[in-house]
Formats: sequence, structure tokens, C-alpha cells
Amino acid sequence: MKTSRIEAAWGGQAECQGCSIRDLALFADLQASDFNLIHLPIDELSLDPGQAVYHAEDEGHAVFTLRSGLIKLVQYLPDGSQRIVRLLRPGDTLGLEILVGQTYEHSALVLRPALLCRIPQDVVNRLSVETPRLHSQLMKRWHQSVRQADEWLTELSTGNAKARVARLLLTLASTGQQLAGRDSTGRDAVPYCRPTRLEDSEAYCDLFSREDVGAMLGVTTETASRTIAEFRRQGVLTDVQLNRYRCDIPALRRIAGDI
Amino acid sequence: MKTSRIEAAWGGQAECQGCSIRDLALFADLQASDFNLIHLPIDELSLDPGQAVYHAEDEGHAVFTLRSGLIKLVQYLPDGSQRIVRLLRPGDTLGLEILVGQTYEHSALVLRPALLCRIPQDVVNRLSVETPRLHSQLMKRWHQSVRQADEWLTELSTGNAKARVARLLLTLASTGQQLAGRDSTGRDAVPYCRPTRLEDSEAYCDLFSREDVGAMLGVTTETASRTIAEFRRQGVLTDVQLNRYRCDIPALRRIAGDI
DNA sequence: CGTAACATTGACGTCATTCAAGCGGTGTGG
DNA sequence: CCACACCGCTTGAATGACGTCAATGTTACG
Repeated sequence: MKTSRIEAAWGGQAECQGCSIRDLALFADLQASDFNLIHLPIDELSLDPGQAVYHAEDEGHAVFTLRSGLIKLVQYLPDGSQRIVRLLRPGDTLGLEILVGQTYEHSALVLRPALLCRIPQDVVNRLSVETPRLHSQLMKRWHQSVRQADEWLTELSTGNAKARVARLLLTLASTGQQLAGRDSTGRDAVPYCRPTRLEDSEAYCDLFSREDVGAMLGVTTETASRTIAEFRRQGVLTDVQLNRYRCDIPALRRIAGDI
Repeated sequence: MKTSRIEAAWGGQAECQGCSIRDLALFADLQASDFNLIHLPIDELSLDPGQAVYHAEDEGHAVFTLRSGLIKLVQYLPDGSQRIVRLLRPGDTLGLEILVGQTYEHSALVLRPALLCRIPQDVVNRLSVETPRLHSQLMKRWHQSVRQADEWLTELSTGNAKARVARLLLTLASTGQQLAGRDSTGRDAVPYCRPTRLEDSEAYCDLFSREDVGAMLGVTTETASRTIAEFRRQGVLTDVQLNRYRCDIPALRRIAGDI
């Protein structure tokens, strides 16, 4: 894990204000004067696949903004098996729950090389009482979490395995995943996969390990593998590179039951 | 639907402050002075099972606090089938999403006779900028929604049908459902089912229609029916009255896989 | 080159869905 | 008051889907 301090932000100005994804992030609505209220360092961290941002039950004193990469939120069941409850993409906020409780409620594990900003809880609290512009962003973030949780339930945990995999592919394709790369500030930049418009009849989409696909959909690894393999044989998915496919959107729609 | 206006609350004082469930509700932390900021009427409404508080996609300008009864939040799938994504109990808040968007995102349908307070969006907004005490409650409410959504996914949408039904019964029993009755302000009051402590080896629990049970767990009505019927034959559930059962908690735990 | 980790596939058993029928209660109209 | 229709719950039988266990193939990496 590499950590670098954004000194400028600590000073109160710059970096955060000039951040290339600020319009996506928690601080989107902040004004110049608001940044003077930041009195603690905002660290930037870079994590590789498999590493954890935090673990469930950990005591935490920071929320995170994901700048680039992909992260899974995992919840463990009493029997030890795991269920992925959400995916986080650039602009998303992690760990909001510590603003209400003390501990993180999921494990946040990196799926694709991730760059994050660590925002101390005190910074959020301070801004929270000083400026209403953060409130509205906080509300939006919470709202987004609830919406994603509900969608996850109705779209990815309902119906048969084929329909679930198809819906997963559709959501992955339509949200426009990042191709690879590290961040979007310029350095190491790699072109984004342009967000697929739903009108397109084909799109590209990166998949994860079959185990993760299973844990997202509430099916076994084998079922996930079988279903994806069948899609490939049927030509609904075409290999582009390892775990990257071209998707036949209309076919997926049909399978997903969206008619 | 019966509606009565709480004039006193409109005046800014009384009713809300003296509300018997205020410590549970959105206004829990408000202080006397804060109530002066309420410049719009807070209506109280009483709904019967089957009626809707609001429908998905409706434009909305109010949030609701549930005073008594039970409400389901339903999301419809493209194919017309429905999935219940959350249950709301006394003290819970409905419709928070209109503070961020314009429309409600679920249909809120009454399962057991319900009494609600309708809080105009403007009241929340006004209080929101004036007092931080509402913020923290709003955050708690959002947090609660996310938590329940995540639990719903990991506990009620994972594992086989027997385990799911068992977990549903456990959550219903441990949250202490209301027996019947209309509200908790005195009139028509009926004793609550004392919240079951997890140490108890048996508890009582009210169930809903098999169709609803199925829609909560992501299984068919028949599977829900068969599973419940089997639990009754095995003595895990014992009839007390129509759709009210005594539960053998340790047995349910075993079936749920909590070991 | 060998090993480990992951993906695929097969065979089999179990479980859930589907379609259909029967049962019991409730409400309505004759 | 009875007959009938209706609705929700239960149950059965057949089918299909998914989970399980195990073997094989594939890729990546030391």
C-alpha cells in the first residue's frame, strides 16, 4: 500500500479543489471558502487487487472517496460464506457508516487497482456543521447506497441464474467500466471505457473471478462459470481478452427478462 | 383513508413534542425551539391493510413517520413480479428519497393497520438548514435503510428456502412485532408484543400472506407455503391463532445455519 | 518446468418451480 | 338460508434448475 499526503489539501486549498473527479466526489459542492475548514490531512492511497481498504467490525475514523479502480463491499454470513452487497466505482464514497456508528459494516476489498482519498471523520464532521453543501452531498451518497442495495436485491438476486448473470453484465456494461489504469488525474492514465449507451446493441464489459460473480448473484461458483461459458458458446459473449467480453445487448436483455 | 390534522404541531408546539414515539421518530433530537420552525401542517393518516401510502414513481412532497402498524416497501420487476425490499415498523421513516430526488422509489403498502404522520418536505428542508439535530437523525435514518437492505440481502436472499424462512421468523420474532391495535398514543391501544430477547427459547411471531413471504425471500408462494407447513408439522412453529405462531428459537437457529 | 490458482465440465442428487387440483373460509346474490 | 364463487392456503406429481463432489483443462508465476 502506497500512501502519499496531499499537503495542499491539508493547507486548505488546491488538490481537492482542482481534483479531476471532484464533481463526482463527496466534495463536489464545496466552495473555495469551505476548503479552509479542512484542518486535517487527506491522504491518498493506492491499493492492489486483493488488498482491503478496511474490514468489517474495524473501528474507523475515516471515510474514503474512490478515485479510480473497483472495490467490492463484502458481508460475511454466520456460516463463513460471503456475499458481495455492492460494487464501488470512481466517485463513490466508502465507509459512511462510521459517521453514525463506530465500526465499518463491510469489508471493502479491491477488485481492480484502486486509488482512494482518505478523509478523516473530523473533517466531515467539521464541514458538516459549517456548510449545508456537504449535507446535501451526504444525503445523495446515502441515497445512492440505498438505491444500489435495492437494485442489487431486485435485479441481481431474483430470477434464475441466467437472468441474474445477464442483468449483471448489463449493469456492468451500462455503467461504463474502467478499462484498466490507475487514476484519472493524468499520470498513468488509461482511456476509460466510454459509458455504454443503452441504445447500443453491443458493449464491452470486464468480468471478475467466477467466485466473485457467484457471490454477487447468490449462486455457486460452478453455476456462474457454467452460465458464462454457455453465453460464450451461444455468442452472447465474445472473448476480447482474458475476462473481457463483447456483449450482445439485445440478447442479454431478452435473457434478463426485460423483454 | 382517514386524515386528521395535528393543529398543535402546526402551531409549532405540542403534539410532536409530546408524541409518545418521538424518541423513536425523525424528530427525536429536536428541542423546544426547533418546533417553532414547523410552519406547515403535519397530517396524521390512518390506513388499512392493502392501502398504499404512495406508489413508485409518484411525485412526492412529504416524508412519513410510521407511528404504528406494519408497512412493506415493494419494488416491481420488469416482468411484473414484485419483490419486497424492506419492512417498516413504528418509528421508521418512509420516503426519504424525495429529499434527494422527486419521486418515490417504491410502493409503500400497508400490511397491518397503520397510523402515520405526513411531514411536508419543506418542513424537513427548513429544519435541515436550521438545526444540526435533524441532520444526525436523517443520517441515522439513511443508515438504517442501508443496513436493513444489506441484511435483507445476506440473510433473507441467501441459502435455501428453509434457511430463509427460518431467518425471516427469527428477525420477526426478535424485533418484537406489534400484536394488532391501531396506535400507541392511548386510544385503541393494544399491548405490544414485548420485543423478544434472543436468549428466550421461544417467541411469538405474526406472519403475512404466503405470497408476501415469498416476495420477501425471493421464492414462490408454493415454496413459502410448503416450508411453513413443514415447520408446523415438525413443531418448530405452533399455531396460536390465524397466522400467529409460537416459534422454537433454537430449532430455527439451527435451520437458519447460525449453528 | 512445476506448482498453484482459477475455470471448465461431467455426473449425480437435491431442491425449487411449475401446473394443477383440492380444501376451507368468507362474502354475495338468489 | 343456502348455493355459489372467490380467495388464500395446502398438497401432489413432474420437470427443470441448481448445488455438490470430483476430475480435467488452462493460465500465471516462481
